[in-house]
Amino acid sequence: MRISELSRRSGVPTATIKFYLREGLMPPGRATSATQAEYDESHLRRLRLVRALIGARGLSVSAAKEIVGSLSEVEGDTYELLGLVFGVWPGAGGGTDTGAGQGAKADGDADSSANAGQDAEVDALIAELGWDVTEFSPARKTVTRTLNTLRGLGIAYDWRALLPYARLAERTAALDLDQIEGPEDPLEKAERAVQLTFLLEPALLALRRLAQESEAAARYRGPSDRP
Amino acid sequence: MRISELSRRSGVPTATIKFYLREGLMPPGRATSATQAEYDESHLRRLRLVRALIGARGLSVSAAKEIVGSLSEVEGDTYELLGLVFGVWPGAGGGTDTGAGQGAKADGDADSSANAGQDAEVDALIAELGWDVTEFSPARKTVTRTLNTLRGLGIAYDWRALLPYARLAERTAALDLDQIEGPEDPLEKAERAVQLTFLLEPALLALRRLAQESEAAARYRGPSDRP
DNA sequence: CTAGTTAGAGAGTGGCGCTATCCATATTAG
DNA sequence: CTAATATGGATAGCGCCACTCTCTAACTAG
Repeated sequence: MRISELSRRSGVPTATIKFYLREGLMPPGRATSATQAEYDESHLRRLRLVRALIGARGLSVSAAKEIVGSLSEVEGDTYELLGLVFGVWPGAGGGTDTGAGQGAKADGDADSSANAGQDAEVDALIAELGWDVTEFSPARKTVTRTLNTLRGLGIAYDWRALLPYARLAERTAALDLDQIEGPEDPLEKAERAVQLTFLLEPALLALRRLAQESEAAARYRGPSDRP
Repeated sequence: MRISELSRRSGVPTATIKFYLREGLMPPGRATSATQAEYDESHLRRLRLVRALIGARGLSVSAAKEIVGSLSEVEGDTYELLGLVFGVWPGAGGGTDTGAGQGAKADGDADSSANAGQDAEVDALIAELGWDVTEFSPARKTVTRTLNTLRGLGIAYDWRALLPYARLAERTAALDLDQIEGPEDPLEKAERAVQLTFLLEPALLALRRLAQESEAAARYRGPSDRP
């Protein structure tokens, strides 16, 4: 199909598709001449995925590029492939503030790009859980940052408070992995993993919110509020 | 204290503090004259909270405003207060795409601002769980939208697939509520609820990612990959 | 008195996600 | 075969957002 049909079938303007092609969010079509290219169903699927990541999940274009990029680097077996997918962190490299307050003692540490053992708390948490993760996972830094942020707000919070959450995350992850058991093809598995990992996130947070509301009703609702 | 000290103690430029004041993210200081105002510790705490919501959590200024606004509307008891906090949804009103594809049958429904019974799937889910939530919770629409997005990608997905996730969300929410048991004052409870609800979100997603990685290693790692 | 600070308001800035325009070539309707 | 339309590629522009700068008039510390 040509670009106009791709546009019609996806609901995305051609100008935007061209933009995504330029940005590398989609592979170029098969060129049939200097000013003509042919697209197929895989382009349509990719386009819909990109739109879902950017629109529904709210990722930035560059984050979406990283994610779909991991899908294109497929070479190894299922484990490597999933490692690639799960290792992508949307906003990696964007540490905003560490909670700078009154104690302005900036220690100039040896800022290596890989984790060199700072994140000590996360290391302890992971060790306690017995998890098997690489030291390069960007998600480590996210946990560290959250802990620092909470403490910057004056809350006494250490990794132990996250332990029960982590146990539930473990079971959530098991559910996720169950759902990619279906396809045999590693590539399909990876695509399914991307969809479930990223697109389910808003729903999981929404479910937490609804559950909080329900739990608050159970704990704090006075008799006068009952219907 | 005056604005410069507020700036020094928080690390936020005065221009930005003025901007937040203009946008209503912080209450104005107590004016001592036409060009002078006095701020106190509560302003500092609010400022740090706003920064954490915008910086660490990545919320927009208007979303942050809604959230801290819920803290200011405090009048009722703990239940009402928590209902206010848990009822806020960061990006409410921003439904991006519903997964428009080939089947372009736009039914012009009576778009009422409150939920008028569409979200049937979420209703079923909530009923099955026995949750006690109002029909106005914006989180409902988020779940509906996620379901639609996944189906728009060609995945067969209905509310039943979310059931086990919801059960885990229930337990996560119980952990959240446990942690706001501390303070007696409803206002402090509410502030703690905001902190835990919103600032923990990135960490919870990061823990899921780490757990996925670990679970994938357990399930798919071949013998050759072992250290 | 003077130098510095402050509240308040408006304009300006840089980044981002598109969107519009242009041009040389291709395709296609008649 | 010609003319209208579509395409790929490139560049420039637009609208929004989160600040950031500038300015004025009033205050305050020394």
